[in-house]
Amino acid sequence: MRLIVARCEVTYTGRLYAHLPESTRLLMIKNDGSVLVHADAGGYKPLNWMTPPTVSEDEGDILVVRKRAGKTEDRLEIKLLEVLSDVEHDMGEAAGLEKDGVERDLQEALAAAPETLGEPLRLDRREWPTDVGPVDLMCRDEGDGWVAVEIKRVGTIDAVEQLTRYLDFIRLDPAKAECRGILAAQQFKPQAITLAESRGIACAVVDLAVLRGEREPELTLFS
Amino acid sequence: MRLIVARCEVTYTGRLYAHLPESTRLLMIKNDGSVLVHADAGGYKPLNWMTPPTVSEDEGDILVVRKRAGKTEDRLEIKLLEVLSDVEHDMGEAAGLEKDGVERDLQEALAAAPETLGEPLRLDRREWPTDVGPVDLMCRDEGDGWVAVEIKRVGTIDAVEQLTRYLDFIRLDPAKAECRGILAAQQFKPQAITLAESRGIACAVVDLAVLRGEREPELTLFS
DNA sequence: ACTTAGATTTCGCCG
DNA sequence: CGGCGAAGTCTAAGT
Repeated sequence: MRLIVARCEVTYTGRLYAHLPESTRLLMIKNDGSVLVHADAGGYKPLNWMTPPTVSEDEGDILVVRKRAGKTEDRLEIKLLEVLSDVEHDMGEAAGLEKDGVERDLQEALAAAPETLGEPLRLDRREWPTDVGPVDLMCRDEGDGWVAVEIKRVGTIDAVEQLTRYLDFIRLDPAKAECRGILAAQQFKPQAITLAESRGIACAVVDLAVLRGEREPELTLFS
Repeated sequence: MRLIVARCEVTYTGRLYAHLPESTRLLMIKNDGSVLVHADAGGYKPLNWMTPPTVSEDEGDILVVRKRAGKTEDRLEIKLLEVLSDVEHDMGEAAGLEKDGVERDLQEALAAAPETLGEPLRLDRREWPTDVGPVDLMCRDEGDGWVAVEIKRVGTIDAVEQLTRYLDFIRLDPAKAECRGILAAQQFKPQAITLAESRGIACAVVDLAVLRGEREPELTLFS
């Protein structure tokens, strides 16, 4: 990885046009061809960047990074006015990132313990297919009634709309005309709860630690 | 900005749990409190990060970055196993980024010259409000008929759905029952054109340079 | 290669 | 502060 701290001026042309006036910034040139321009504020996001694959030309006072993007070309032009530092670091092999707690993890945990949704449910199938996409969990309740469960990290209006679309299709089958819907999420937007209730869809707050039995249940169930 | 290159191990707990095994990476600590962990590949996105406001504790071999996130706390823990470099750079004042060519710029240009959509349109209002959101441009055609224009950088199925929702509401008013729809975009997905045609919505390819009279019109208009 | 859906999405605007 | 929509969204997975 090459790290350059320099007073510079940056121009990007491609999907749009963007220009950075003269200022001191960090230029990060990664081994895979990525180029990032960072300021000393504004966290997370680079001011300008180019993702691989790229072709770079270093002409000393101007650094040009180019990339094929369909018929046109993306171009990042960095004019170096004063280089304050320019170092190279060998970082060796990259070690992978492990994540836990994304939507898929929630789905796995709920599939293993659907009863944590607040009633004695049994899992029928994960990713139960409909014409408008797969339902995350299809379950049966105590009376063998069908229950469709949609799982999100954050429960939004969109999630309610999605589950509604699924239910509309599921209920076309007379055997499932009484299918209920549960929206399970770690966090809910107030309006999503309101909309869900108005449609007879239950909202269940889930907690990954509780699901896995690592913590005491403190279940909140709306509607 | 403080730049540390180090063999390190990173753990994030907050909205999810994430762990980075031992490897050499770049730690970027910005003046505004942002902390980013970058590998030498994987462009654009940091492996781990924390956006301001944050509180940092540097205990020499362990760097802990914390952040209030509602009732819980986000925590980034960086265990430094071997520091290869640790430098500080003063970047002074940040100069702002200027962008051109985003959706808003397209809307402005089209509002100034709606006739470039392929027929003699006059602008009635920008951001014309409906119950389901604002229509980008509301225009009148030669015969004073209403024309709703939705503008996107990329014309997708979603954009057609959005304009359809608008039209459904607009046409509830008997005076606008014949309102037409035009989807304007710099680029179209084939399926979006098909769907739009099936709904009697016209698709117009627009070019910012042409709109501004900087280049010759080479208008493509799909039914 | 293209499409779809998730993301610690982030970010900005407006109410 | 919450909701909504755009983003050079990016990214990974499925087809």
